[in-house]
Amino acid sequence: MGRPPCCEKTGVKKGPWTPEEDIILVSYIQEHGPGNWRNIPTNTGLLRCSKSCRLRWTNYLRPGIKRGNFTEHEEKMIIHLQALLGNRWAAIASYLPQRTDNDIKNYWNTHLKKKLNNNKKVEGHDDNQDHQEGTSASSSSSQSKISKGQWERRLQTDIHTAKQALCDALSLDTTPNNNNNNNPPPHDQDQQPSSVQTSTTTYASSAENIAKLLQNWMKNSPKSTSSSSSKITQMSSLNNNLSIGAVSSSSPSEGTVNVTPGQGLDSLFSFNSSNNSDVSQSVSVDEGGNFSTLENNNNNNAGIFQVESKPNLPDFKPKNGNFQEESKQNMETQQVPLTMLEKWLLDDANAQAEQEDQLMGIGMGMGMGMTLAETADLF
DNA sequence: AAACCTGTCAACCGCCTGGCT
DNA sequence: GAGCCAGGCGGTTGACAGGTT
Repeated sequence: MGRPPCCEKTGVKKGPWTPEEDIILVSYIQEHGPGNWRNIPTNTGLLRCSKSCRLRWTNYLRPGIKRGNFTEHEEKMIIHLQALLGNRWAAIASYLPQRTDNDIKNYWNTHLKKKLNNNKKVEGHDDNQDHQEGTSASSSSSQSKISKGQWERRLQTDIHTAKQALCDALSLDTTPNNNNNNNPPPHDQDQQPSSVQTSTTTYASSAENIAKLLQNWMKNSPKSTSSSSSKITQMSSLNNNLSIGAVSSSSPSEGTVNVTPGQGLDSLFSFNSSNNSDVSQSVSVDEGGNFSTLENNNNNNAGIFQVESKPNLPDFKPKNGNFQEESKQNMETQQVPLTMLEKWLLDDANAQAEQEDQLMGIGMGMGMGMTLAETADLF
């Protein structure tokens, strides 16, 4: 009974990915671009399910992924988008540049849910919490008990409440808490130099992830290398294709590290060996594919690189160009809706009357069969 | 020091959707 | 239109790390 597995159970490896596997996957995707996941295990020799490959890529290896602590802004965005969209993590992720749906989901489940529950306890019972907490399913089940008119009105109220809260959240970012500046759009935050970002936010590009993994792998390599010399040979050949980048420390005393693409892994390791210093470095990837540190501060986050990655990493551009196109598309889909959302919110603050009309339109749209999510997509 | 508890997050599972034949 | 398939999504699990007793 049930659906057959997406791939043969036998001979499929499960569990955490090794750096070797990561490299093989990245190299293959660099060559062929993402997609055709089903072919990847057979073409690369990876003993992984195609889904596993896709997940590993989208959640971890894909360039431009931001990892580490969520900013206050992101947190509020998640809370309010969750109120708007329910547990549609992929949709929510589309509004949060460089965050994966899995990351957001995990963050919600581990941090925000708890936080909201605590707030709920403090504030006592709050009707709005039904919307904050409820998934679209739960709210729809309660909605099914009320008349359509009530449902629409309640939906409008929900949207209005969420909008208001989201507007508040966004405006928070423009308060002195944010150090700067001229009401930067939230998505611009990721484009700010690290010097204006909160020091607690740690960024990591996929290259950095891989580099870190490679470093760990090297530490443990005596075991793994001896057991898999063929893999090493394979990796060595991959080495020439894998353009994660190599490092030439142009001015170590200033903490500046420039990374030149395509020089192989050895240099990459030396790059990471600089982690041993007490200097925490922010690394950016410029449009020419060069890495460079953005900032050198004296906190003691030894071994942690704060990386600002920019979306179009030429290093990872596949020969067929799909990847760059995808990155571009990602940025478009990530930024444009966000900008529109903000614009909508800001307009909202200035034009309450128009907003009512808009909401009525939304409500009517809903009444005409649009889902809440579809309506949200209009934003 | 050891056992236990708790939090985090990468990865898996199974269902759903949309495209193709 | 039906069936198949690949990819996408959300819920859940389990390994691991760190904290507490």
